[in-house]
Amino acid sequence: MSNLSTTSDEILASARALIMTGGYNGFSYADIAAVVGIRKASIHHHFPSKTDLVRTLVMRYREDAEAGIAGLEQQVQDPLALLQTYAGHWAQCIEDASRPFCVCALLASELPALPPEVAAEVKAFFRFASAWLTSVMERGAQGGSLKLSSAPRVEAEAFMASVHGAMLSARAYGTPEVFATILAPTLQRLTPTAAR
Amino acid sequence: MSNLSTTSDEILASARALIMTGGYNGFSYADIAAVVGIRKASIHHHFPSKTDLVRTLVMRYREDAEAGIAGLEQQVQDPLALLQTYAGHWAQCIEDASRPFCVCALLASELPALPPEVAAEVKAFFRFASAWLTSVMERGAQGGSLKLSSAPRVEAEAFMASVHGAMLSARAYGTPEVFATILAPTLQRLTPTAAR
DNA sequence: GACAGCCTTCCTACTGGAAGGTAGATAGAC
DNA sequence: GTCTATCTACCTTCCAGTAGGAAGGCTGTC
Repeated sequence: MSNLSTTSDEILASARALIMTGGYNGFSYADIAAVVGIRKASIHHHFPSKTDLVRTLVMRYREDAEAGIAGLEQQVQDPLALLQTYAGHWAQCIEDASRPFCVCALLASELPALPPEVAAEVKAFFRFASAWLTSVMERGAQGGSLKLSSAPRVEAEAFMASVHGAMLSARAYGTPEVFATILAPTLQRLTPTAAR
Repeated sequence: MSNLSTTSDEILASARALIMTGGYNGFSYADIAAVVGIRKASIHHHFPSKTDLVRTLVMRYREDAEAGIAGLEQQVQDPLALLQTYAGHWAQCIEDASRPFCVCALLASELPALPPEVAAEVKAFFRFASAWLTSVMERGAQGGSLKLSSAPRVEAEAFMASVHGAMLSARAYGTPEVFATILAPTLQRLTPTAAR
């Protein structure tokens, strides 16, 4: 955790990029080797099997998300602002990078075909995201910062589903703006002052 | 369109089932051969390449959807009821079959890694679904059967995104009920008489 | 009615390449 | 001298796709 970019980090980074474009079965060790600039066999030194690689990738992805959200919680207190920042993060990812997609959302669609260890990590990510969003909804409902029309848990799941579905649509249409277009009314609906 | 189940129909059916579990790269001709009970080479007789197979599969999928919706429109007039039936269709699919997922939603997540011909068909499906949902929203807004808080087009996209995201969540959690749980408030929000 | 040709469907057998993974050697760092 | 990271070279398995032929059905024509 000292060096800026160790080889294994580079492997993980390029694997993530490749997964984001084509999913678990959409990339090979040869693809990574070509990007990183080492040989296939060298990747096996860092990650004995493809399952190992993707499992640690998703694990790391979740840990990063947890850390990022913990940091966000310290900067932003207002629940509505938290949701806006969350949506904004994805909107930015989708517009910035060339092939942006939540790794776990993409892997979730392939769940039944994934190695069990990887599938378990993906499920854990969903549980984490859902738990956090639920806590945000609860705080918003209590403090009056959010206007919920259902139970916090249900609102959280619906919000997450909107984000994932909007990602899919942005990819299908090839127009990143559609993500913000879909999320805007979703966020407005949760805003208390806005009249309906 | 006469015989109940020709071999090519069986090939398409098993390919669809396989795609629904693992996506485009998650199945092979050998997998289909094992299910249908013929040899790999015989599949190439019906569909020269994998691209041909999946392209016709998606094309057929869209045609079936178009026909199904045309039939639905004749039975049901009320826009809200149309949306409920649409959501109910997917809820039933998810609870009935073992591995249920909208083929096109799944393929959309792999879009950048798909053969261009297949990608074009998937995009066409999204455009069709979006256009139909938009028309439903427009009719609902005009007739007072739906209460929209945004433009019909935006509501349609948001609705579709919710459906796709809810599918993903149902798969991730392994609990089909979560689909209905997410869709219920979405539909209620569009219902005019229900107070908020 | 019988034979001839053709078309459809499926087969066996194969190809070249890519997949994930292994064995063993080399070179540098501590 | 051992440990780490990388290499070359190789293995096995699987992949999509091809070549060529066998079996059966349909449709002519005599």
